[in-house]
Amino acid sequence: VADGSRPRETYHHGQLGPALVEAGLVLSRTSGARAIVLREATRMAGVTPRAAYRHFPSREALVDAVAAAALARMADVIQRHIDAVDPTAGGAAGRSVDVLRAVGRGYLEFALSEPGWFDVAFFVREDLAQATAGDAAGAAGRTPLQQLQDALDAMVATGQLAAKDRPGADLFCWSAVHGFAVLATRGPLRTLPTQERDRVADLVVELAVSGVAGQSS
Amino acid sequence: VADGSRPRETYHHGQLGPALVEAGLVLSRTSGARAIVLREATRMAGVTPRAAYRHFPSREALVDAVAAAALARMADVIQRHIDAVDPTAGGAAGRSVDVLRAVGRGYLEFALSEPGWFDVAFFVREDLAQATAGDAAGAAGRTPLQQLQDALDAMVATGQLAAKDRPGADLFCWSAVHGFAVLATRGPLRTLPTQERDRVADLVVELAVSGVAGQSS
DNA sequence: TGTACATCAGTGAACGCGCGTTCACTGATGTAC
DNA sequence: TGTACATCAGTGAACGCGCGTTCACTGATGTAC
Repeated sequence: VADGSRPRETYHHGQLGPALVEAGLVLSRTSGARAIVLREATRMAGVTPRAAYRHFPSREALVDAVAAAALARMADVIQRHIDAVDPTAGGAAGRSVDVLRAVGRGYLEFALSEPGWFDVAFFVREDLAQATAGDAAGAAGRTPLQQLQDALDAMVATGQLAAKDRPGADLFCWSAVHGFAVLATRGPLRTLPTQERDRVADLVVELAVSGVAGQSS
Repeated sequence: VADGSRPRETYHHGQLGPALVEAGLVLSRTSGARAIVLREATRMAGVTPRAAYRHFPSREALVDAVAAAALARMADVIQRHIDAVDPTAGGAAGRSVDVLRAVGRGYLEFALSEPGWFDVAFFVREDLAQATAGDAAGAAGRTPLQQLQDALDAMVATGQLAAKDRPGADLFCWSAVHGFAVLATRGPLRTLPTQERDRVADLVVELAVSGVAGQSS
Protein backbone atom coordinates (compact mmCIF):
# COMPACT_ATOMS: atom_id res chain seq x y z
CA VAL A 1 0.00 0.00 0.00
CA ALA A 2 1.51 3.25 -1.16
CA ASP A 3 1.25 5.63 1.79
CA GLY A 4 -0.80 3.24 3.73
CA SER A 5 0.03 0.50 6.15
CA ARG A 6 3.06 2.03 7.78
CA PRO A 7 2.24 4.72 10.35
CA ARG A 8 2.34 8.27 9.17
CA GLU A 9 5.00 10.55 10.57
CA THR A 10 2.79 13.59 10.44
CA TYR A 11 -0.48 13.98 12.24
CA HIS A 12 -2.02 15.31 9.08
CA HIS A 13 -2.15 12.86 6.24
CA GLY A 14 -2.08 15.47 3.55
CA GLN A 15 -3.77 13.57 0.74
CA LEU A 16 -6.37 11.50 2.48
CA GLY A 17 -9.13 11.96 -0.10
CA PRO A 18 -7.14 10.58 -3.03
CA ALA A 19 -5.58 7.95 -0.76
CA LEU A 20 -9.03 6.64 0.12
CA VAL A 21 -10.01 6.47 -3.53
CA GLU A 22 -6.79 4.58 -4.22
CA ALA A 23 -7.64 2.17 -1.39
CA GLY A 24 -11.11 1.80 -2.86
CA LEU A 25 -9.57 0.77 -6.17
CA VAL A 26 -7.43 -1.83 -4.43
CA LEU A 27 -10.41 -3.18 -2.50
CA SER A 28 -12.78 -3.31 -5.45
CA ARG A 29 -10.30 -4.75 -7.91
CA THR A 30 -11.09 -8.37 -7.16
CA SER A 31 -14.70 -8.36 -6.06
CA GLY A 32 -16.28 -5.12 -7.13
CA ALA A 33 -18.15 -2.33 -5.42
CA ARG A 34 -19.37 -4.36 -2.46
CA ALA A 35 -15.76 -4.92 -1.42
CA ILE A 36 -15.28 -1.23 -0.80
CA VAL A 37 -15.62 -0.96 2.94
CA LEU A 38 -15.00 2.39 4.46
CA ARG A 39 -13.31 1.15 7.60
CA GLU A 40 -10.93 -1.00 5.61
CA ALA A 41 -10.06 1.89 3.30
CA THR A 42 -9.19 4.11 6.26
CA ARG A 43 -7.17 1.25 7.74
CA MET A 44 -5.16 1.09 4.54
CA ALA A 45 -4.60 4.81 4.68
CA GLY A 46 -3.41 4.49 8.30
CA VAL A 47 -6.18 6.63 9.65
CA THR A 48 -9.21 6.45 11.91
CA PRO A 49 -12.57 5.54 10.29
CA ARG A 50 -13.93 8.89 11.36
CA ALA A 51 -11.31 10.71 9.31
CA ALA A 52 -12.96 9.61 6.07
CA TYR A 53 -15.91 11.85 6.88
CA ARG A 54 -13.71 14.89 6.54
CA HIS A 55 -13.48 14.04 2.81
CA PHE A 56 -16.66 12.16 1.94
CA PRO A 57 -20.10 12.67 3.44
CA SER A 58 -20.79 8.94 3.36
CA ARG A 59 -19.53 5.60 2.12
CA GLU A 60 -21.67 6.02 -0.98
CA ALA A 61 -19.83 9.21 -1.89
CA LEU A 62 -16.55 7.34 -1.64
CA VAL A 63 -17.86 4.57 -3.87
CA ASP A 64 -18.95 7.18 -6.41
CA ALA A 65 -15.45 8.63 -6.45
CA VAL A 66 -13.96 5.18 -6.95
CA ALA A 67 -16.45 4.58 -9.77
CA ALA A 68 -15.27 7.70 -11.54
CA ALA A 69 -11.65 6.60 -11.16
CA ALA A 70 -12.48 3.18 -12.58
CA LEU A 71 -14.28 4.73 -15.55
CA ALA A 72 -11.23 6.87 -16.21
CA ARG A 73 -9.03 3.78 -16.33
CA MET A 74 -11.46 2.15 -18.69
CA ALA A 75 -11.28 5.19 -20.94
CA ASP A 76 -7.51 4.83 -21.04
CA VAL A 77 -7.72 1.19 -22.12
CA ILE A 78 -10.19 2.09 -24.84
CA GLN A 79 -7.98 4.93 -25.98
CA ARG A 80 -5.08 2.52 -26.36
CA HIS A 81 -7.21 0.46 -28.73
CA ILE A 82 -8.28 3.54 -30.68
CA ASP A 83 -4.71 4.72 -31.05
CA ALA A 84 -3.71 1.31 -32.36
CA VAL A 85 -6.00 1.54 -35.38
CA ASP A 86 -3.83 1.32 -38.48
CA PRO A 87 -3.95 4.81 -39.96
CA THR A 88 -2.71 3.61 -43.34
CA ALA A 89 -5.19 0.81 -43.91
CA GLY A 90 -8.32 1.53 -45.92
CA GLY A 91 -9.79 4.95 -46.47
CA ALA A 92 -11.14 7.35 -43.88
CA ALA A 93 -14.45 5.53 -44.10
CA GLY A 94 -12.98 2.14 -43.30
CA ARG A 95 -10.95 3.63 -40.53
CA SER A 96 -13.97 5.16 -38.85
CA VAL A 97 -15.49 1.70 -38.64
CA ASP A 98 -12.21 0.35 -37.30
CA VAL A 99 -12.35 2.93 -34.55
CA LEU A 100 -15.83 1.84 -33.55
CA ARG A 101 -14.58 -1.74 -33.39
CA ALA A 102 -11.65 -0.57 -31.29
CA VAL A 103 -13.96 1.10 -28.81
CA GLY A 104 -15.97 -2.09 -28.46
CA ARG A 105 -12.91 -4.25 -28.04
CA GLY A 106 -11.34 -1.89 -25.56
CA TYR A 107 -14.53 -1.87 -23.53
CA LEU A 108 -14.59 -5.63 -23.39
CA GLU A 109 -10.89 -6.00 -22.75
CA PHE A 110 -11.21 -3.76 -19.72
CA ALA A 111 -14.34 -5.44 -18.44
CA LEU A 112 -13.01 -8.96 -18.85
CA SER A 113 -9.54 -8.27 -17.48
CA GLU A 114 -10.67 -6.06 -14.60
CA PRO A 115 -14.11 -7.33 -13.65
CA GLY A 116 -13.96 -5.74 -10.22
CA TRP A 117 -13.32 -2.29 -11.59
CA PHE A 118 -15.89 -2.85 -14.30
CA ASP A 119 -18.38 -3.60 -11.56
CA VAL A 120 -17.65 -0.40 -9.62
CA ALA A 121 -17.57 1.69 -12.75
CA PHE A 122 -21.23 0.98 -13.37
CA PHE A 123 -22.32 0.60 -9.79
CA VAL A 124 -23.86 3.95 -9.92
CA ARG A 125 -26.42 5.91 -8.05
CA GLU A 126 -26.47 8.62 -10.65
CA ASP A 127 -27.65 8.81 -14.20
CA LEU A 128 -26.26 9.46 -17.63
CA ALA A 129 -24.65 12.67 -16.35
CA GLN A 130 -22.02 10.61 -14.59
CA ALA A 131 -21.17 8.77 -17.81
CA THR A 132 -20.01 12.07 -19.24
CA ALA A 133 -18.71 13.76 -16.09
CA GLY A 134 -15.20 15.14 -16.06
CA ASP A 135 -13.76 13.00 -13.32
CA ALA A 136 -14.79 9.88 -15.19
CA ALA A 137 -12.69 10.84 -18.21
CA GLY A 138 -9.36 9.29 -19.07
CA ALA A 139 -6.09 11.04 -19.84
CA ALA A 140 -7.44 12.08 -23.24
CA GLY A 141 -10.33 13.87 -21.55
CA ARG A 142 -13.14 11.60 -22.71
CA THR A 143 -15.29 9.09 -20.90
CA PRO A 144 -16.00 5.67 -22.43
CA LEU A 145 -19.46 6.76 -23.54
CA GLN A 146 -18.01 9.84 -25.19
CA GLN A 147 -15.43 7.76 -27.00
CA LEU A 148 -18.22 5.62 -28.40
CA GLN A 149 -20.20 8.67 -29.44
CA ASP A 150 -17.16 10.22 -31.08
CA ALA A 151 -16.64 7.04 -33.09
CA LEU A 152 -20.23 7.01 -34.31
CA ASP A 153 -20.14 10.71 -35.19
CA ALA A 154 -17.02 10.05 -37.25
CA MET A 155 -18.83 7.28 -39.08
CA VAL A 156 -21.60 9.69 -39.96
CA ALA A 157 -18.98 12.13 -41.23
CA THR A 158 -17.43 9.49 -43.46
CA GLY A 159 -20.79 8.22 -44.67
CA GLN A 160 -20.51 4.85 -42.97
CA LEU A 161 -23.62 5.58 -40.95
CA ALA A 162 -26.69 7.41 -42.19
CA ALA A 163 -27.39 10.49 -40.08
CA LYS A 164 -30.94 9.30 -39.57
CA ASP A 165 -29.63 6.11 -37.98
CA ARG A 166 -27.33 7.91 -35.59
CA PRO A 167 -29.80 8.45 -32.72
CA GLY A 168 -29.84 5.42 -30.49
CA ALA A 169 -26.90 3.78 -32.25
CA ASP A 170 -24.71 4.59 -29.25
CA LEU A 171 -27.12 2.97 -26.83
CA PHE A 172 -27.35 -0.13 -29.00
CA CYS A 173 -23.58 -0.58 -29.21
CA TRP A 174 -23.24 0.10 -25.54
CA SER A 175 -25.95 -2.43 -24.71
CA ALA A 176 -24.29 -5.16 -26.74
CA VAL A 177 -20.83 -4.91 -25.22
CA HIS A 178 -22.14 -4.10 -21.77
CA GLY A 179 -24.46 -7.07 -21.83
CA PHE A 180 -21.75 -9.48 -22.79
CA ALA A 181 -19.44 -8.02 -20.18
CA VAL A 182 -22.04 -8.47 -17.46
CA LEU A 183 -23.00 -11.98 -18.53
CA ALA A 184 -19.36 -13.01 -18.75
CA THR A 185 -18.11 -11.41 -15.54
CA ARG A 186 -20.91 -11.97 -13.05
CA GLY A 187 -23.62 -13.69 -15.05
CA PRO A 188 -24.19 -17.20 -16.30
CA LEU A 189 -21.43 -16.95 -18.90
CA ARG A 190 -18.92 -16.49 -16.11
CA THR A 191 -17.70 -20.06 -16.53
CA LEU A 192 -16.95 -19.89 -20.25
CA PRO A 193 -13.37 -20.97 -20.90
CA THR A 194 -11.23 -17.89 -21.46
CA GLN A 195 -10.40 -18.73 -25.03
CA GLU A 196 -14.00 -19.21 -26.07
CA ARG A 197 -15.04 -16.20 -24.08
CA ASP A 198 -12.61 -13.99 -25.95
CA ARG A 199 -13.74 -15.42 -29.27
CA VAL A 200 -17.36 -14.62 -28.45
CA ALA A 201 -16.35 -11.16 -27.26
CA ASP A 202 -14.92 -10.41 -30.70
CA LEU A 203 -18.00 -11.81 -32.35
CA VAL A 204 -20.25 -9.62 -30.25
CA VAL A 205 -18.32 -6.54 -31.31
CA GLU A 206 -18.40 -7.67 -34.92
CA LEU A 207 -22.14 -8.24 -34.96
CA ALA A 208 -22.84 -5.02 -33.10
CA VAL A 209 -20.85 -3.10 -35.68
CA SER A 210 -22.69 -4.85 -38.47
CA GLY A 211 -26.03 -4.14 -36.80
CA VAL A 212 -25.21 -0.45 -36.86
CA ALA A 213 -23.43 -0.25 -40.22
CA GLY A 214 -24.79 -3.47 -41.66
CA GLN A 215 -25.35 -2.49 -45.26
CA SER A 216 -22.07 -0.76 -45.94
CA SER A 217 -19.25 -2.73 -44.35
CA VAL B 1 -49.49 -12.52 2.12
CA ALA B 2 -51.09 -15.74 1.04
CA ASP B 3 -50.61 -18.19 3.89
CA GLY B 4 -48.36 -15.89 5.74
CA SER B 5 -48.92 -13.23 8.31
CA ARG B 6 -51.78 -14.80 10.18
CA PRO B 7 -50.71 -17.55 12.56
CA ARG B 8 -50.95 -21.09 11.31
CA GLU B 9 -53.49 -23.36 12.94
CA THR B 10 -51.32 -26.40 12.53
CA TYR B 11 -47.90 -26.90 13.98
CA HIS B 12 -46.69 -28.14 10.64
CA HIS B 13 -46.79 -25.62 7.85
CA GLY B 14 -47.16 -28.18 5.11
CA GLN B 15 -45.73 -26.22 2.20
CA LEU B 16 -42.97 -24.20 3.75
CA GLY B 17 -40.45 -24.61 0.92
CA PRO B 18 -42.70 -23.16 -1.80
CA ALA B 19 -44.04 -20.59 0.67
CA LEU B 20 -40.52 -19.28 1.26
CA VAL B 21 -39.88 -19.04 -2.48
CA GLU B 22 -43.13 -17.13 -2.81
CA ALA B 23 -42.05 -14.79 -0.04
CA GLY B 24 -38.72 -14.38 -1.81
CA LEU B 25 -40.54 -13.28 -4.94
CA VAL B 26 -42.53 -10.72 -2.97
CA LEU B 27 -39.39 -9.41 -1.29
CA SER B 28 -37.29 -9.21 -4.43
CA ARG B 29 -39.98 -7.72 -6.61
CA THR B 30 -39.11 -4.12 -5.87
CA SER B 31 -35.43 -4.15 -5.09
CA GLY B 32 -33.96 -7.37 -6.38
CA ALA B 33 -31.95 -10.19 -4.90
CA ARG B 34 -30.48 -8.23 -2.00
CA ALA B 35 -33.96 -7.67 -0.64
CA ILE B 36 -34.39 -11.39 -0.07
CA VAL B 37 -33.70 -11.73 3.62
CA LEU B 38 -34.19 -15.12 5.10
CA ARG B 39 -35.57 -13.96 8.42
CA GLU B 40 -38.12 -11.78 6.69
CA ALA B 41 -39.20 -14.61 4.41
CA THR B 42 -39.80 -16.89 7.40
CA ARG B 43 -41.66 -14.08 9.13
CA MET B 44 -43.95 -13.83 6.10
CA ALA B 45 -44.52 -17.56 6.23
CA GLY B 46 -45.37 -17.31 9.94
CA VAL B 47 -42.49 -19.49 10.98
CA THR B 48 -39.27 -19.36 12.98
CA PRO B 49 -36.05 -18.43 11.08
CA ARG B 50 -34.61 -21.79 11.94
CA ALA B 51 -37.41 -23.56 10.09
CA ALA B 52 -36.05 -22.39 6.75
CA TYR B 53 -33.05 -24.63 7.21
CA ARG B 54 -35.28 -27.67 7.02
CA HIS B 55 -35.86 -26.76 3.36
CA PHE B 56 -32.77 -24.85 2.23
CA PRO B 57 -29.21 -25.39 3.39
CA SER B 58 -28.51 -21.65 3.35
CA ARG B 59 -29.87 -18.30 2.31
CA GLU B 60 -28.03 -18.65 -0.99
CA ALA B 61 -29.94 -21.79 -1.80
CA LEU B 62 -33.20 -19.94 -1.21
CA VAL B 63 -32.09 -17.12 -3.49
CA ASP B 64 -31.24 -19.68 -6.17
CA ALA B 65 -34.72 -21.13 -5.92
CA VAL B 66 -36.26 -17.66 -6.21
CA ALA B 67 -34.03 -17.01 -9.23
CA ALA B 68 -35.37 -20.09 -10.95
CA ALA B 69 -38.93 -19.00 -10.23
CA ALA B 70 -38.22 -15.54 -11.64
CA LEU B 71 -36.69 -17.04 -14.79
CA ALA B 72 -39.79 -19.16 -15.23
CA ARG B 73 -41.98 -16.08 -15.08
CA MET B 74 -39.76 -14.38 -17.62
CA ALA B 75 -40.14 -17.38 -19.91
CA ASP B 76 -43.91 -17.02 -19.68
CA VAL B 77 -43.78 -13.36 -20.68
CA ILE B 78 -41.56 -14.20 -23.63
CA GLN B 79 -43.87 -17.03 -24.64
CA ARG B 80 -46.78 -14.61 -24.71
CA HIS B 81 -44.86 -12.50 -27.23
CA ILE B 82 -43.98 -15.55 -29.32
CA ASP B 83 -47.56 -16.73 -29.39
CA ALA B 84 -48.68 -13.30 -30.54
CA VAL B 85 -46.65 -13.46 -33.76
CA ASP B 86 -49.08 -13.17 -36.65
CA PRO B 87 -49.10 -16.63 -38.22
CA THR B 88 -50.64 -15.35 -41.46
CA ALA B 89 -48.20 -12.54 -42.18
CA GLY B 90 -45.25 -13.24 -44.47
CA GLY B 91 -43.85 -16.65 -45.19
CA ALA B 92 -42.29 -19.07 -42.77
CA ALA B 93 -38.98 -17.25 -43.23
CA GLY B 94 -40.36 -13.87 -42.27
CA ARG B 95 -42.18 -15.44 -39.37
CA SER B 96 -39.01 -16.98 -37.98
CA VAL B 97 -37.47 -13.53 -37.83
CA ASP B 98 -40.63 -12.21 -36.20
CA VAL B 99 -40.26 -14.85 -33.51
CA LEU B 100 -36.69 -13.77 -32.80
CA ARG B 101 -37.93 -10.21 -32.46
CA ALA B 102 -40.68 -11.42 -30.14
CA VAL B 103 -38.15 -13.14 -27.90
CA GLY B 104 -36.12 -9.94 -27.64
CA ARG B 105 -39.13 -7.80 -26.93
CA GLY B 106 -40.48 -10.22 -24.37
CA TYR B 107 -37.13 -10.28 -22.63
CA LEU B 108 -37.05 -6.51 -22.41
CA GLU B 109 -40.69 -6.17 -21.45
CA PHE B 110 -40.09 -8.45 -18.50
CA ALA B 111 -36.86 -6.80 -17.45
CA LEU B 112 -38.24 -3.27 -17.68
CA SER B 113 -41.56 -4.00 -16.03
CA GLU B 114 -40.19 -6.28 -13.30
CA PRO B 115 -36.68 -5.00 -12.63
CA GLY B 116 -36.54 -6.68 -9.24
CA TRP B 117 -37.30 -10.10 -10.62
CA PHE B 118 -34.97 -9.49 -13.53
CA ASP B 119 -32.26 -8.78 -11.00
CA VAL B 120 -32.81 -12.03 -9.07
CA ALA B 121 -33.18 -14.05 -12.22
CA PHE B 122 -29.59 -13.33 -13.15
CA PHE B 123 -28.19 -13.02 -9.68
CA VAL B 124 -26.66 -16.37 -10.00
CA ARG B 125 -23.96 -18.41 -8.42
CA GLU B 126 -24.14 -21.05 -11.08
CA ASP B 127 -23.26 -21.16 -14.71
CA LEU B 128 -24.97 -21.73 -18.00
CA ALA B 129 -26.44 -24.96 -16.68
CA GLN B 130 -28.89 -22.93 -14.61
CA ALA B 131 -30.01 -21.04 -17.68
CA THR B 132 -31.30 -24.29 -19.12
CA ALA B 133 -32.35 -26.05 -15.90
CA GLY B 134 -35.83 -27.42 -15.62
CA ASP B 135 -37.03 -25.35 -12.68
CA ALA B 136 -36.17 -22.18 -14.60
CA ALA B 137 -38.54 -23.09 -17.43
CA GLY B 138 -41.92 -21.52 -17.98
CA ALA B 139 -45.23 -23.26 -18.50
CA ALA B 140 -44.15 -24.24 -22.03
CA GLY B 141 -41.14 -26.04 -20.61
CA ARG B 142 -38.46 -23.76 -21.98
CA THR B 143 -36.15 -21.27 -20.30
CA PRO B 144 -35.57 -17.81 -21.82
CA LEU B 145 -32.22 -18.88 -23.23
CA GLN B 146 -33.80 -21.94 -24.82
CA GLN B 147 -36.55 -19.82 -26.36
CA LEU B 148 -33.87 -17.65 -27.94
CA GLN B 149 -32.00 -20.68 -29.22
CA ASP B 150 -35.16 -22.19 -30.62
CA ALA B 151 -35.86 -18.98 -32.52
CA LEU B 152 -32.38 -18.92 -34.05
CA ASP B 153 -32.56 -22.59 -34.99
CA ALA B 154 -35.84 -21.91 -36.74
CA MET B 155 -34.18 -19.11 -38.68
CA VAL B 156 -31.50 -21.51 -39.85
CA ALA B 157 -34.23 -23.91 -40.92
CA THR B 158 -35.96 -21.23 -42.96
CA GLY B 159 -32.72 -19.94 -44.43
CA GLN B 160 -32.84 -16.59 -42.66
CA LEU B 161 -29.56 -17.36 -40.94
CA ALA B 162 -26.62 -19.19 -42.47
CA ALA B 163 -25.74 -22.29 -40.49
CA LYS B 164 -22.16 -21.11 -40.25
CA ASP B 165 -23.34 -17.94 -38.48
CA ARG B 166 -25.44 -19.80 -35.95
CA PRO B 167 -22.72 -20.37 -33.31
CA GLY B 168 -22.50 -17.39 -31.03
CA ALA B 169 -25.57 -15.73 -32.50
CA ASP B 170 -27.49 -16.62 -29.35
CA LEU B 171 -24.89 -15.03 -27.11
CA PHE B 172 -24.84 -11.89 -29.22
CA CYS B 173 -28.61 -11.44 -29.10
CA TRP B 174 -28.63 -12.20 -25.41
CA SER B 175 -25.87 -9.67 -24.78
CA ALA B 176 -27.68 -6.91 -26.62
CA VAL B 177 -30.98 -7.21 -24.80
CA HIS B 178 -29.41 -8.07 -21.48
CA GLY B 179 -27.08 -5.10 -21.68
CA PHE B 180 -29.87 -2.69 -22.37
CA ALA B 181 -31.95 -4.21 -19.60
CA VAL B 182 -29.12 -3.79 -17.10
CA LEU B 183 -28.27 -0.26 -18.18
CA ALA B 184 -31.91 0.77 -18.06
CA THR B 185 -32.87 -0.90 -14.79
CA ARG B 186 -29.88 -0.39 -12.53
CA GLY B 187 -27.34 1.38 -14.73
CA PRO B 188 -26.88 4.92 -15.95
CA LEU B 189 -29.85 4.70 -18.30
CA ARG B 190 -32.10 4.20 -15.31
CA THR B 191 -33.38 7.76 -15.54
CA LEU B 192 -34.44 7.68 -19.18
CA PRO B 193 -38.07 8.78 -19.51
CA THR B 194 -40.25 5.71 -19.95
CA GLN B 195 -41.38 6.62 -23.42
CA GLU B 196 -37.89 7.13 -24.76
CA ARG B 197 -36.67 4.07 -22.92
CA ASP B 198 -39.26 1.91 -24.64
CA ARG B 199 -38.40 3.41 -28.01
CA VAL B 200 -34.73 2.59 -27.52
CA ALA B 201 -35.64 -0.90 -26.32
CA ASP B 202 -37.35 -1.58 -29.63
CA LEU B 203 -34.42 -0.15 -31.52
CA VAL B 204 -32.00 -2.37 -29.66
CA VAL B 205 -34.02 -5.44 -30.61
CA GLU B 206 -34.25 -4.24 -34.20
CA LEU B 207 -30.52 -3.67 -34.55
CA ALA B 208 -29.67 -6.92 -32.81
CA VAL B 209 -31.87 -8.80 -35.28
CA SER B 210 -30.27 -7.00 -38.17
CA GLY B 211 -26.81 -7.74 -36.80
CA VAL B 212 -27.64 -11.41 -36.87
CA ALA B 213 -29.68 -11.54 -40.05
CA GLY B 214 -28.45 -8.31 -41.57
CA GLN B 215 -28.17 -9.25 -45.20
CA SER B 216 -31.46 -11.01 -45.64
CA SER B 217 -34.17 -9.05 -43.82
C1' DT C 1 -58.38 -50.95 16.03
C1' DG C 2 -54.87 -49.58 19.13
C1' DT C 3 -50.40 -48.69 20.54
C1' DA C 4 -45.04 -47.94 20.15
C1' DC C 5 -41.83 -45.58 18.13
C1' DA C 6 -38.96 -43.64 14.42
C1' DT C 7 -39.07 -39.73 11.75
C1' DC C 8 -40.15 -35.36 10.34
C1' DA C 9 -40.92 -30.29 10.90
C1' DG C 10 -41.05 -27.16 13.63
C1' DT C 11 -39.50 -23.97 18.35
C1' DG C 12 -36.94 -20.41 21.04
C1' DA C 13 -33.01 -18.40 22.61
C1' DA C 14 -28.52 -17.03 21.65
C1' DC C 15 -24.09 -15.70 19.21
C1' DG C 16 -20.77 -13.25 16.70
C1' DC C 17 -20.19 -10.37 13.14
C1' DG C 18 -18.24 -6.03 11.36
C1' DC C 19 -20.20 -2.58 9.50
C1' DG C 20 -21.48 2.75 8.91
C1' DT C 21 -21.97 6.47 11.59
C1' DT C 22 -22.05 9.74 15.71
C1' DC C 23 -20.11 11.97 19.86
C1' DA C 24 -17.14 15.43 22.01
C1' DC C 25 -12.43 16.02 21.67
C1' DT C 26 -7.25 17.44 20.46
C1' DG C 27 -3.08 18.14 17.72
C1' DA C 28 -1.21 20.65 13.66
C1' DT C 29 -1.22 24.48 10.43
C1' DG C 30 -1.08 28.94 8.58
C1' DT C 31 -2.29 33.78 8.52
C1' DA C 32 -2.80 38.68 10.58
C1' DC C 33 -0.65 41.95 13.04
C1' DT D 1 10.50 37.75 13.72
C1' DG D 2 7.27 36.41 17.13
C1' DT D 3 2.91 35.53 18.93
C1' DA D 4 -2.51 34.83 19.08
C1' DC D 5 -5.93 32.50 17.32
C1' DA D 6 -9.15 30.68 13.86
C1' DT D 7 -9.36 26.82 11.13
C1' DC D 8 -8.47 22.48 9.53
C1' DA D 9 -7.70 17.39 9.91
C1' DG D 10 -7.33 14.21 12.54
C1' DT D 11 -8.45 10.95 17.34
C1' DG D 12 -10.73 7.32 20.18
C1' DA D 13 -14.49 5.25 22.05
C1' DA D 14 -19.05 3.90 21.50
C1' DC D 15 -23.70 2.64 19.47
C1' DG D 16 -27.23 0.21 17.21
C1' DC D 17 -28.18 -2.56 13.65
C1' DG D 18 -30.25 -6.85 11.90
C1' DC D 19 -28.49 -10.26 9.77
C1' DG D 20 -27.32 -15.59 8.93
C1' DT D 21 -26.54 -19.38 11.47
C1' DT D 22 -26.10 -22.71 15.50
C1' DC D 23 -27.67 -25.03 19.76
C1' DA D 24 -30.42 -28.53 22.11
C1' DC D 25 -35.15 -29.10 22.21
C1' DT D 26 -40.38 -30.54 21.44
C1' DG D 27 -44.77 -31.22 19.06
C1' DA D 28 -47.00 -33.67 15.15
C1' DT D 29 -47.23 -37.44 11.88
C1' DG D 30 -47.47 -41.90 9.97
C1' DT D 31 -46.22 -46.72 9.69
C1' DA D 32 -45.45 -51.64 11.61
C1' DC D 33 -47.31 -55.01 14.20
